[in-house]
Amino acid sequence: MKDNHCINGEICPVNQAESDQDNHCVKPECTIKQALKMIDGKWKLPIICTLGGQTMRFNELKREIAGITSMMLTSSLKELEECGIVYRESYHEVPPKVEYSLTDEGLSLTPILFDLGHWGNKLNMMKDKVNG
Amino acid sequence: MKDNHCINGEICPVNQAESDQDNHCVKPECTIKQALKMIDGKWKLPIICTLGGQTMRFNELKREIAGITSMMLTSSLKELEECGIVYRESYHEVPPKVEYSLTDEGLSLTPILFDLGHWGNKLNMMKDKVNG
DNA sequence: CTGGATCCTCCCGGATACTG
DNA sequence: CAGTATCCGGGAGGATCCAG
Repeated sequence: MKDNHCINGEICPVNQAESDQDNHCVKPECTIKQALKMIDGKWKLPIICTLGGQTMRFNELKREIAGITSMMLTSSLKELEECGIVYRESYHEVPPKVEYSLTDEGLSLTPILFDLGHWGNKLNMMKDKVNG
Repeated sequence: MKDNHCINGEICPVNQAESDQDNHCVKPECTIKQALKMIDGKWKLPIICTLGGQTMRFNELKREIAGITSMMLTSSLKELEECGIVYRESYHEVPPKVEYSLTDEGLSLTPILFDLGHWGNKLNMMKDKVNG
């Protein structure tokens, strides 16, 4: 057991059985956490859901997502792009035109997220039933 | 369009089409966020994965989960219990004995989380391939 | 053994103003 | 139109000590 670079980017105590060939920890909790980190933050989910299958421009997204600032939209889009969820196409024109869309991998994430939402709803309905 | 109590517990601008019969916002991003909130925080995921199908005592969990403090274990377990993911059985003995396990709903969450982890791994392998 | 109470630190994200 | 730069407050969570 030694401290190692975990797949989720943090230091994680890991033994041989929990490591891959690069000595990265691959414990379920860490791979899941690493996936969750990609959609972490206040605005990633709204961005992903608003984009859906569409292609949208920066200000179009900003209008659709109530309350988001330019700065948060910029940084969130950049992080989503870096991890491969969002595709960014910049047309070098004046005035600037930049289009955003989900990558195939981003699209393949959405059914999993919907499962998660469905699971949460089911759990809540059970709680409501218990509480009357 | 008016501000309403969202299903995820926050105030959310919502129109009629996005509301249920109780005027709760049911936008996908909000139901998903509500589900994610249940497993939010640094320790919920380690707890869920460590528990798995087992029944474990407080200090047993504390030993298994490297780095967690009593306080974080207590509060995380309590939140997981309140939302119906964890079942808590307290035997009124001296010294105290408390056992924790996943509820059926908690167990039904794990395959979804594994899907999420698998999705993240796939995405990372694609990135590695691109970067060489 | 199973927690509770307090204090403290770090960083996410909001507000505002500015730019190619 | 599509961003950047800077400042700042609040809350999550760690450390430490205490309790039934």
